[in-house]
Amino acid sequence: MNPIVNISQQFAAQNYKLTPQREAIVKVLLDNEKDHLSVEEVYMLVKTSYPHLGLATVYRTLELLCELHIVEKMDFGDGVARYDLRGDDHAHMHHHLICNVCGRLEEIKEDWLHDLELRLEQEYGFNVTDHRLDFKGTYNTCKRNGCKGEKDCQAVS
Amino acid sequence: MNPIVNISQQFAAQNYKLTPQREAIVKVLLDNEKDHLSVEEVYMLVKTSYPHLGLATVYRTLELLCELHIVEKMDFGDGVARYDLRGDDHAHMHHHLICNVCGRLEEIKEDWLHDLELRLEQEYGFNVTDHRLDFKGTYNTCKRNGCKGEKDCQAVS
DNA sequence: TTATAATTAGTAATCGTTACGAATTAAGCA
DNA sequence: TGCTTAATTCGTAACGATTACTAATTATAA
Repeated sequence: MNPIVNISQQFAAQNYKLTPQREAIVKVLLDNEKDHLSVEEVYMLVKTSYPHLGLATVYRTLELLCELHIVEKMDFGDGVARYDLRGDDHAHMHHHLICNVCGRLEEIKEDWLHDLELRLEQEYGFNVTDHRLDFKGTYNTCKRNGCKGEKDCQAVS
Repeated sequence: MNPIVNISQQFAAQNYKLTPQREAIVKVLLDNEKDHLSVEEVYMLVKTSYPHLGLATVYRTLELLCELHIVEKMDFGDGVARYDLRGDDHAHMHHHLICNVCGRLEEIKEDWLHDLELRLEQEYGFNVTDHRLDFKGTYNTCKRNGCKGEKDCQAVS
Protein backbone atom coordinates (compact mmCIF):
# COMPACT_ATOMS: atom_id res chain seq x y z
CA MET A 1 0.00 0.00 0.00
CA ASN A 2 1.01 3.59 -0.58
CA PRO A 3 2.77 4.46 2.65
CA ILE A 4 1.20 7.91 2.80
CA VAL A 5 -2.26 6.41 2.57
CA ASN A 6 -1.36 3.89 5.18
CA ILE A 7 -0.12 6.56 7.55
CA SER A 8 -3.12 8.72 6.79
CA GLN A 9 -5.31 5.87 7.96
CA GLN A 10 -3.31 5.48 11.13
CA PHE A 11 -3.88 9.15 11.80
CA ALA A 12 -7.59 8.87 11.13
CA ALA A 13 -7.86 5.82 13.35
CA GLN A 14 -6.77 7.95 16.29
CA ASN A 15 -8.80 10.99 15.27
CA TYR A 16 -5.85 12.95 14.01
CA LYS A 17 -5.73 14.68 10.67
CA LEU A 18 -2.95 14.35 8.15
CA THR A 19 -2.58 18.05 7.45
CA PRO A 20 -0.40 19.28 4.58
CA GLN A 21 2.29 20.19 7.08
CA ARG A 22 2.26 16.75 8.63
CA GLU A 23 2.23 15.13 5.23
CA ALA A 24 5.24 17.17 4.13
CA ILE A 25 7.11 16.02 7.21
CA VAL A 26 6.17 12.40 6.68
CA LYS A 27 7.35 12.63 3.08
CA VAL A 28 10.73 13.90 4.21
CA LEU A 29 11.00 10.92 6.49
CA LEU A 30 9.98 8.53 3.72
CA ASP A 31 12.50 10.09 1.34
CA ASN A 32 15.25 9.64 3.89
CA GLU A 33 14.29 6.33 5.29
CA LYS A 34 17.89 5.23 5.62
CA ASP A 35 18.91 8.17 7.77
CA HIS A 36 18.27 9.04 11.36
CA LEU A 37 17.29 12.65 10.95
CA SER A 38 17.40 15.22 13.70
CA VAL A 39 14.61 17.73 14.13
CA GLU A 40 16.78 20.43 12.61
CA GLU A 41 17.50 18.25 9.60
CA VAL A 42 13.85 17.45 9.07
CA TYR A 43 13.12 21.14 9.39
CA MET A 44 15.68 22.07 6.73
CA LEU A 45 14.52 19.38 4.34
CA VAL A 46 10.84 20.07 4.72
CA LYS A 47 11.35 23.74 4.03
CA THR A 48 12.11 22.99 0.38
CA SER A 49 8.62 21.61 -0.11
CA TYR A 50 6.85 23.69 2.51
CA PRO A 51 8.79 26.90 3.15
CA HIS A 52 6.48 28.40 5.73
CA LEU A 53 6.43 25.46 8.05
CA GLY A 54 7.48 26.28 11.59
CA LEU A 55 10.02 24.52 13.73
CA ALA A 56 7.54 23.94 16.52
CA THR A 57 5.32 22.08 14.09
CA VAL A 58 8.17 19.75 13.30
CA TYR A 59 8.64 19.05 16.97
CA ARG A 60 4.94 18.53 17.51
CA THR A 61 4.49 16.35 14.48
CA LEU A 62 7.43 14.12 15.27
CA GLU A 63 6.13 13.70 18.78
CA LEU A 64 2.75 12.75 17.38
CA LEU A 65 4.25 10.31 14.91
CA CYS A 66 6.11 8.81 17.79
CA GLU A 67 2.95 8.45 19.82
CA LEU A 68 1.34 6.69 16.86
CA HIS A 69 4.37 4.40 16.69
CA ILE A 70 5.05 5.49 13.13
CA VAL A 71 8.47 6.82 13.96
CA GLU A 72 10.90 6.01 16.66
CA LYS A 73 12.74 8.57 18.72
CA MET A 74 16.32 7.78 19.53
CA ASP A 75 19.24 9.36 21.19
CA PHE A 76 22.83 8.64 20.34
CA GLY A 77 24.17 10.97 22.98
CA ASP A 78 25.16 13.69 20.54
CA GLY A 79 22.77 16.18 22.07
CA VAL A 80 19.95 15.95 19.56
CA ALA A 81 17.04 13.59 19.26
CA ARG A 82 16.86 11.59 16.05
CA TYR A 83 13.89 10.00 14.39
CA ASP A 84 13.47 6.96 12.23
CA LEU A 85 10.50 5.46 10.45
CA ARG A 86 9.53 2.31 12.19
CA GLY A 87 8.83 -0.62 9.89
CA ASP A 88 5.94 -2.76 11.06
CA ASP A 89 8.22 -5.70 11.57
CA HIS A 90 11.63 -5.03 12.97
CA ALA A 91 10.77 -3.52 16.32
CA HIS A 92 13.19 -5.98 17.79
CA MET A 93 15.73 -6.10 15.03
CA HIS A 94 17.21 -2.70 15.04
CA HIS A 95 20.70 -2.17 16.35
CA HIS A 96 23.40 0.34 15.55
CA LEU A 97 27.07 0.43 14.77
CA ILE A 98 28.62 3.84 15.28
CA CYS A 99 32.12 4.37 13.95
CA ASN A 100 34.49 6.32 16.17
CA VAL A 101 36.55 7.40 13.21
CA CYS A 102 34.15 8.58 10.56
CA GLY A 103 30.95 8.85 12.58
CA ARG A 104 29.20 6.55 10.15
CA LEU A 105 26.10 4.89 11.51
CA GLU A 106 25.05 1.50 10.28
CA GLU A 107 21.85 -0.24 11.10
CA ILE A 108 21.67 -3.93 11.78
CA LYS A 109 18.30 -5.42 11.22
CA GLU A 110 18.63 -8.81 12.78
CA ASP A 111 17.04 -10.02 15.92
CA TRP A 112 20.02 -10.59 18.15
CA LEU A 113 18.34 -10.26 21.47
CA HIS A 114 15.52 -12.74 21.31
CA ASP A 115 17.29 -15.28 23.46
CA LEU A 116 18.35 -12.70 25.97
CA GLU A 117 14.83 -11.42 26.27
CA LEU A 118 13.55 -14.90 26.94
CA ARG A 119 16.14 -15.18 29.66
CA LEU A 120 15.08 -11.87 31.18
CA GLU A 121 11.52 -13.12 31.29
CA GLN A 122 12.47 -16.36 32.96
CA GLU A 123 15.34 -15.39 35.23
CA TYR A 124 14.40 -11.84 36.10
CA GLY A 125 10.63 -11.84 35.68
CA PHE A 126 11.07 -8.90 33.35
CA ASN A 127 8.91 -8.58 30.27
CA VAL A 128 10.70 -6.58 27.59
CA THR A 129 8.64 -4.12 25.57
CA ASP A 130 11.53 -2.27 23.98
CA HIS A 131 15.25 -2.33 23.83
CA ARG A 132 18.27 -0.56 22.58
CA LEU A 133 21.57 -1.94 21.44
CA ASP A 134 24.31 0.29 20.12
CA PHE A 135 27.93 -0.50 19.50
CA LYS A 136 30.69 2.03 19.25
CA GLY A 137 33.94 1.07 17.61
CA THR A 138 35.94 1.31 14.45
CA TYR A 139 35.61 -0.27 11.07
CA ASN A 140 38.80 -1.99 10.06
CA THR A 141 38.56 -0.23 6.73
CA CYS A 142 38.38 3.11 8.53
CA LYS A 143 41.47 2.45 10.60
CA ARG A 144 43.61 2.45 7.50
CA ASN A 145 42.83 5.97 6.33
CA GLY A 146 43.88 8.52 8.91
CA CYS A 147 42.30 7.44 12.15
CA LYS A 148 41.32 10.34 14.33
CA GLY A 149 41.51 8.11 17.37
CA GLU A 150 38.78 7.23 19.79
CA LYS A 151 36.74 10.08 21.13
CA ASP A 152 36.54 10.00 24.86
CA CYS A 153 33.52 10.05 27.00
CA GLN A 154 30.61 9.57 24.68
CA ALA A 155 27.27 9.16 26.33
CA VAL A 156 27.00 5.56 25.36
CA SER A 157 27.84 3.07 28.01
CA MET B 1 43.40 -0.72 47.99
CA ASN B 2 41.59 2.33 49.34
CA PRO B 3 39.61 3.53 46.35
CA ILE B 4 40.36 7.18 47.05
CA VAL B 5 44.08 6.47 47.08
CA ASN B 6 43.73 4.50 43.90
CA ILE B 7 41.87 7.31 42.19
CA SER B 8 44.31 9.84 43.53
CA GLN B 9 47.08 7.91 41.80
CA GLN B 10 45.16 7.83 38.55
CA PHE B 11 44.86 11.59 38.79
CA ALA B 12 48.54 12.02 39.51
CA ALA B 13 49.48 9.71 36.65
CA GLN B 14 47.86 12.16 34.24
CA ASN B 15 49.16 15.25 36.02
CA TYR B 16 45.88 16.15 37.60
CA LYS B 17 45.40 16.99 41.23
CA LEU B 18 42.82 15.45 43.50
CA THR B 19 41.64 18.68 45.04
CA PRO B 20 39.28 18.70 48.04
CA GLN B 21 36.42 19.53 45.72
CA ARG B 22 37.20 16.65 43.42
CA GLU B 23 37.66 14.33 46.35
CA ALA B 24 34.28 15.31 47.77
CA ILE B 25 32.66 14.52 44.44
CA VAL B 26 34.41 11.17 44.15
CA LYS B 27 33.27 10.29 47.66
CA VAL B 28 29.68 10.99 46.72
CA LEU B 29 30.04 8.64 43.80
CA LEU B 30 31.61 5.97 45.98
CA ASP B 31 28.86 6.33 48.57
CA ASN B 32 26.24 5.88 45.88
CA GLU B 33 27.92 3.27 43.79
CA LYS B 34 24.64 1.51 43.07
CA ASP B 35 22.96 4.57 41.63
CA HIS B 36 23.31 6.38 38.37
CA LEU B 37 23.45 9.91 39.63
CA SER B 38 22.71 12.97 37.56
CA VAL B 39 24.85 16.07 37.83
CA GLU B 40 22.16 17.76 39.84
CA GLU B 41 21.99 14.83 42.25
CA VAL B 42 25.73 14.79 42.70
CA TYR B 43 25.59 18.52 43.27
CA MET B 44 22.94 18.20 45.97
CA LEU B 45 24.72 15.35 47.71
CA VAL B 46 28.14 16.92 47.65
CA LYS B 47 26.82 20.11 49.15
CA THR B 48 26.30 18.37 52.49
CA SER B 49 30.02 17.74 52.78
CA TYR B 50 31.23 20.73 50.80
CA PRO B 51 28.59 23.46 50.85
CA HIS B 52 30.46 26.01 48.78
CA LEU B 53 31.14 23.79 45.82
CA GLY B 54 29.88 25.18 42.54
CA LEU B 55 27.78 23.44 39.94
CA ALA B 56 30.28 24.09 37.19
CA THR B 57 32.91 22.28 39.20
CA VAL B 58 30.67 19.23 39.35
CA TYR B 59 30.31 19.30 35.58
CA ARG B 60 34.03 19.79 35.06
CA THR B 61 35.02 17.12 37.54
CA LEU B 62 32.64 14.53 36.15
CA GLU B 63 33.94 15.24 32.69
CA LEU B 64 37.47 14.80 33.95
CA LEU B 65 36.61 11.56 35.73
CA CYS B 66 35.09 10.40 32.49
CA GLU B 67 38.21 11.25 30.57
CA LEU B 68 40.24 9.26 33.10
CA HIS B 69 37.80 6.36 32.64
CA ILE B 70 36.97 6.41 36.31
CA VAL B 71 33.32 7.09 35.68
CA GLU B 72 31.07 6.40 32.77
CA LYS B 73 28.67 8.90 31.31
CA MET B 74 25.35 7.53 30.21
CA ASP B 75 22.11 8.78 28.85
CA PHE B 76 18.79 7.07 29.40
CA GLY B 77 16.91 9.57 27.30
CA ASP B 78 15.37 11.35 30.26
CA GLY B 79 17.11 14.60 29.45
CA VAL B 80 19.95 14.43 31.93
CA ALA B 81 23.33 12.80 31.79
CA ARG B 82 24.02 10.22 34.44
CA TYR B 83 27.29 8.97 35.82
CA ASP B 84 28.43 5.70 37.22
CA LEU B 85 31.68 4.53 38.72
CA ARG B 86 33.34 2.17 36.35
CA GLY B 87 34.77 -0.96 37.93
CA ASP B 88 38.05 -2.05 36.40
CA ASP B 89 36.51 -5.21 35.10
CA HIS B 90 33.01 -5.04 33.81
CA ALA B 91 33.41 -2.63 30.91
CA HIS B 92 31.54 -5.15 28.83
CA MET B 93 29.16 -6.45 31.41
CA HIS B 94 26.95 -3.58 32.14
CA HIS B 95 23.40 -3.58 30.89
CA HIS B 96 20.21 -2.05 32.18
CA LEU B 97 16.64 -3.01 32.84
CA ILE B 98 14.31 -0.03 33.08
CA CYS B 99 10.82 -0.67 34.38
CA ASN B 100 8.00 1.11 32.61
CA VAL B 101 5.83 0.96 35.67
CA CYS B 102 7.95 2.03 38.60
CA GLY B 103 10.92 3.50 36.80
CA ARG B 104 13.24 1.19 38.68
CA LEU B 105 16.61 0.68 37.06
CA GLU B 106 18.48 -2.54 37.50
CA GLU B 107 21.99 -3.24 36.42
CA ILE B 108 22.99 -6.53 34.91
CA LYS B 109 26.64 -7.31 35.23
CA GLU B 110 27.06 -10.22 32.90
CA ASP B 111 28.83 -10.29 29.60
CA TRP B 112 25.99 -10.96 27.22
CA LEU B 113 27.47 -9.46 24.12
CA HIS B 114 30.80 -11.15 23.76
CA ASP B 115 29.64 -13.50 21.03
CA LEU B 116 27.89 -10.73 19.16
CA GLU B 117 31.01 -8.61 19.27
CA LEU B 118 33.05 -11.42 17.85
CA ARG B 119 30.53 -11.67 15.06
CA LEU B 120 30.72 -7.95 14.37
CA GLU B 121 34.48 -8.25 14.10
CA GLN B 122 34.27 -11.14 11.68
CA GLU B 123 31.20 -10.39 9.61
CA TYR B 124 31.25 -6.61 9.63
CA GLY B 125 34.92 -5.82 10.13
CA PHE B 126 33.85 -3.70 13.08
CA ASN B 127 35.96 -3.58 16.19
CA VAL B 128 33.84 -2.75 19.21
CA THR B 129 35.29 -0.39 21.79
CA ASP B 130 32.11 0.29 23.68
CA HIS B 131 28.49 -0.68 23.72
CA ARG B 132 25.19 -0.03 25.28
CA LEU B 133 22.35 -2.38 25.96
CA ASP B 134 19.20 -1.24 27.69
CA PHE B 135 15.89 -3.00 28.00
CA LYS B 136 12.61 -1.34 28.75
CA GLY B 137 9.73 -3.37 30.01
CA THR B 138 7.83 -4.33 33.09
CA TYR B 139 8.60 -6.54 36.01
CA ASN B 140 5.97 -9.16 36.49
CA THR B 141 5.85 -8.20 40.15
CA CYS B 142 5.14 -4.61 39.14
CA LYS B 143 2.31 -5.56 36.85
CA ARG B 144 0.35 -6.91 39.73
CA ASN B 145 0.30 -3.75 41.83
CA GLY B 146 -1.34 -0.91 39.99
CA CYS B 147 0.33 -0.65 36.62
CA LYS B 148 0.54 2.89 35.34
CA GLY B 149 0.79 1.59 31.80
CA GLU B 150 3.58 1.94 29.32
CA LYS B 151 4.88 5.40 28.76
CA ASP B 152 5.04 6.27 25.09
CA CYS B 153 7.88 7.50 23.11
CA GLN B 154 10.92 7.13 25.29
CA ALA B 155 14.19 7.89 23.66
CA VAL B 156 15.26 4.31 23.73
CA SER B 157 14.97 2.37 20.56
C1' DT C 1 -23.27 30.94 8.29
C1' DT C 2 -21.77 30.47 12.84
C1' DA C 3 -19.78 28.24 16.63
C1' DT C 4 -16.42 25.03 18.22
C1' DA C 5 -12.39 22.43 18.13
C1' DA C 6 -7.97 21.32 16.08
C1' DT C 7 -3.87 22.91 14.20
C1' DT C 8 -0.24 26.07 13.11
C1' DA C 9 3.15 29.91 13.48
C1' DG C 10 6.12 32.57 15.85
C1' DT C 11 8.36 33.40 19.69
C1' DA C 12 9.27 33.50 24.64
C1' DA C 13 10.53 30.60 28.34
C1' DT C 14 12.83 26.58 30.19
C1' DC C 15 16.42 23.63 31.30
C1' DG C 16 20.69 21.10 30.97
C1' DT C 17 25.11 22.17 29.75
C1' DT C 18 29.19 24.89 28.39
C1' DA C 19 32.03 29.01 28.18
C1' DC C 20 34.07 32.92 30.23
C1' DG C 21 36.52 36.17 33.34
C1' DA C 22 37.89 37.11 37.79
C1' DA C 23 39.50 35.25 42.01
C1' DT C 24 41.84 31.61 44.55
C1' DT C 25 45.05 28.06 45.28
C1' DA C 26 49.03 25.31 44.39
C1' DA C 27 53.79 24.49 42.36
C1' DG C 28 58.27 25.80 40.83
C1' DC C 29 62.11 28.49 41.44
C1' DA C 30 65.28 32.38 42.55
C1' DT D 1 60.66 33.38 52.02
C1' DG D 2 58.80 36.00 48.04
C1' DC D 3 57.64 35.98 43.09
C1' DT D 4 55.87 33.93 38.93
C1' DT D 5 53.15 30.92 36.52
C1' DA D 6 49.84 27.43 35.89
C1' DA D 7 45.90 24.96 37.56
C1' DT D 8 41.62 25.16 39.63
C1' DT D 9 37.41 27.07 41.25
C1' DC D 10 33.46 30.15 41.47
C1' DG D 11 29.58 32.51 39.84
C1' DT D 12 27.22 33.62 36.14
C1' DA D 13 26.34 34.61 31.33
C1' DA D 14 25.71 32.36 27.05
C1' DC D 15 24.20 28.55 24.38
C1' DG D 16 21.29 25.18 22.15
C1' DA D 17 17.67 21.91 22.10
C1' DT D 18 13.17 21.57 23.47
C1' DT D 19 8.69 23.02 25.36
C1' DA D 20 5.07 26.23 26.43
C1' DC D 21 2.13 29.86 25.20
C1' DT D 22 -0.82 33.07 22.58
C1' DA D 23 -2.81 34.62 18.66
C1' DA D 24 -4.08 33.48 14.14
C1' DT D 25 -5.70 30.09 10.88
C1' DT D 26 -8.05 26.16 9.30
C1' DA D 27 -11.21 22.47 9.45
C1' DT D 28 -15.61 20.39 11.37
C1' DA D 29 -20.26 20.25 12.48
C1' DA D 30 -24.59 21.99 13.72
